[in-house]
Amino acid sequence: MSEQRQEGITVKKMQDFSEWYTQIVTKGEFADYGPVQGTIAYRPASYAIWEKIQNVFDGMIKGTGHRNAYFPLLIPESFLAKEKEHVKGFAPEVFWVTHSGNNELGERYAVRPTSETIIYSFYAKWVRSWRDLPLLLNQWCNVLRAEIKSTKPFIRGSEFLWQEGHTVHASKEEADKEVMMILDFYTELVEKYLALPVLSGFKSESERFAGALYTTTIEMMMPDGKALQSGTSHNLGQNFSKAFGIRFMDKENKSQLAWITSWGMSTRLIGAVLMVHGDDKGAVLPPKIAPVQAVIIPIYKTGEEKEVLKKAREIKKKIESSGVSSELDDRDDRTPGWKFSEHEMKGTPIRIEIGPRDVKEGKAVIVRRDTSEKRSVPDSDIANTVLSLIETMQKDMFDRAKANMKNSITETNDYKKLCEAVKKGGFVLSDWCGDSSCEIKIKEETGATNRLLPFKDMKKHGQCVVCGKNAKHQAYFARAY
RNA sequence: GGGGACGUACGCUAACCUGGUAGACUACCAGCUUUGGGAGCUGGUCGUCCGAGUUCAAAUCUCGGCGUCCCCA
Repeated sequence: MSEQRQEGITVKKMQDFSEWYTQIVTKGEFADYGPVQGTIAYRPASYAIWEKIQNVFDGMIKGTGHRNAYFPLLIPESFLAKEKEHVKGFAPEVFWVTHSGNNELGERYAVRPTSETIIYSFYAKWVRSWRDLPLLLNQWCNVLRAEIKSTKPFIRGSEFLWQEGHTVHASKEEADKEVMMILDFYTELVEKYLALPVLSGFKSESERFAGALYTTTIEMMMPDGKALQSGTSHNLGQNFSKAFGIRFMDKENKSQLAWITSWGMSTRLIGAVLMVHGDDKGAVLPPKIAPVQAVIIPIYKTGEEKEVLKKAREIKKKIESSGVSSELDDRDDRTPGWKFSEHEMKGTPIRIEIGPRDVKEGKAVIVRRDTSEKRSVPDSDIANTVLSLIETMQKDMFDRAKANMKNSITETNDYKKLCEAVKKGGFVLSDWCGDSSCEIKIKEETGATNRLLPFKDMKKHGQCVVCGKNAKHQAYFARAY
């Protein structure tokens, strides 16, 4: 281990959230700023979380017949331009490759901001018959989007890591099912593993994916009152099939345009975990996705190290055999207090302290990161205690986050109250007529956008919060990242 | 889209106004010592974003460039 020494977190989460987040990210060694604006190094502490997320999600999609693949990074400009809405939506944030070596290219290449166009150019070749369907592929990759304003590590950057699934189906109904199934996977991943509660629903017309028939989304609430879009699943209809010529012969020997879905979630989720669960001492990682669930810190004076380390190794073996990932922090150039602080910044869920006292008494001190609750446990109970703490912490973290999200929601059909609530931060749940002019007015006057139209719509609507006409939907408004 | 702050060692910062030996803390390296909440002592290594101008002399003044961060919409 060769971590640099760092100072602790010097600001309080609720006093200067932005500075707090920067310190959490850099001092917890999750990321470091790159030389180009909006780029970061994903350091091992954050990349390991990403690998956990990948494992969980891969399990879900592979279990339902999807396979992973990889497509080219560079997209010819002419490909990107084939679907009109799509290119209009993405063109402003594309990085262009204009040279190969010293020679200017005849046609410039886009560095993928998303891969619909390049992938569907292949699909046009691969899909011929109804027997080729459904085609269910996913790729894990990086994408680049030119972000000039307000970048934040993990939350918004010029380059990020994500997965993008692209599936082809014979009918709209099948595509609809796929879209909803994936959104359910996202919800399960985020709520069960990351302990982050979400709202789910449809995007309004103005917020949906460029080129999609409709977009579904999961959204969450950050502690500074801003919403965070955390995963989207789109039914692209036949728009891209038309543009790229993805057709198949059906069972009646008729040529049909295919139905396509795409869906993605990104390393943004790491940012959400840090923001929502972190506290004044540093990050707090949900046990289910923490790369190291328990850290063992030996405490000894010169001459005592042998028996203390022996016991520490035994305990490490014991809890690992019950399925807990652990680390023995046996560096002898750091004091115990220093190690406590460091692991608190990094968010390790459970700390086990073992000193001469514990050796003598046949016990160990176990501390949970989220509440700082400390208990002295007999050796025979250590493994069980750690296991049950993992479950309890995971549940408690979700429950706390869920309560916070619920508290952040203001329900009103009064425009003035909507404005006040937006200013304060959080979601505002209102009835909405469905006209984009009312969305625009809210955005211009408050900065809030329409985050989603909830699946669990009440169906009995009152008057639109803006224009007073009969409402067609419920909608959650909020300022967003 | 609008506004603000800034660029000196890994990091944070002083010297800048009033041009003249780049200094502190932290980190890093070596040794001694210490260890139940970021310990101490001694010694050591590393720095003025880029370009032009003014000047005997530029971290400092002028101009240009590049880049970063924050806030608001």
